[in-house]
Amino acid sequence: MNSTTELRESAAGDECAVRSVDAAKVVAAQARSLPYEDVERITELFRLIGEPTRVRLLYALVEAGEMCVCDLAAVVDAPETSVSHALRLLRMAGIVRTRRDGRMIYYSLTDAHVRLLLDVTAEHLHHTPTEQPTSRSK
Amino acid sequence: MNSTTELRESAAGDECAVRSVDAAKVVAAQARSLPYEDVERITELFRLIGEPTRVRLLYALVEAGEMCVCDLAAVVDAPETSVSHALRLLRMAGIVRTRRDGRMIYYSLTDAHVRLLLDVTAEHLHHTPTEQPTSRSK
DNA sequence: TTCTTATCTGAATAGCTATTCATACGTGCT
DNA sequence: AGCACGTATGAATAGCTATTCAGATAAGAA
Repeated sequence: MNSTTELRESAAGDECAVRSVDAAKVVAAQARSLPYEDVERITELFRLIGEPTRVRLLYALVEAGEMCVCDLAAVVDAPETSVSHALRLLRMAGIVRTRRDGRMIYYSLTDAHVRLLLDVTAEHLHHTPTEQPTSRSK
Repeated sequence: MNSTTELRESAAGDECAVRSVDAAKVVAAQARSLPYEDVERITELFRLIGEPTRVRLLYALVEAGEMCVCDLAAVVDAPETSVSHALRLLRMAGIVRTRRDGRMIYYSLTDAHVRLLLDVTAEHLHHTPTEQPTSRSK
């Protein structure tokens, strides 16, 4: 067996035989990797939550339950237009839902998962080392 | 009590007395709202996960454990430079950590929280209605 | 109907970010 | 030492996105 090349070739006859160090692991990970559609939806969800105004809005809904746009704007201290735009994105993703009552539209969380996500994250924050510099950097 | 205005004024002497419909709820939500720093960190975490390449990388690490950059690049099918950049962001946020072994640098998840986040999300995906159009739109 | 309120929508813009290319770094081999 | 390899880094660019403004829509009140 020739030294280097041996280690750097895919074991199985997969997609395009990319160079790899631990071929078995690569193949295994590829096999278990998420379908394109799932990656899209997961990414979308996290991307949507990953913005200050929207995080605040979601927290407000978690804490106080259903609220109308103007009250939400007051809570997060942002212009109502911005809040409306933000809520629209959350609504289109199915994260929040709306209920009309006269002139007002009340927003609330669609299910408990977002709350759970935020709770897990809060937990995560309490023991995170944050920033592990490269071996190289001083 | 004069009808409209009565309902639209803040009850307590809070920050800047913004107009509100349900003043009590607004005040309560404001009181329980997250400190600026927490909002920043939560936002950052979700924002970092909310990108396709990084989602794939994290899933690969969840599934196959520790891997070097070139193998990760093979798994997610992206140029190594892109992967390196992506991993740097994740590392700086404390989401992944590195271990050097010779010329290679092995990446792994820092703790189990990310895995939990992804699991909760996967659960969420399986019963999401997605898209609730405005009452107005057809 | 007209006015006002609550919210939405679309377009424009400024700021951010993922990607790429070129290059530098650090390690092992010879 | 010199070279090759794995990875990191910085700069430049193209694409995306949050925010703002101006206007539209929907509902109640007069």
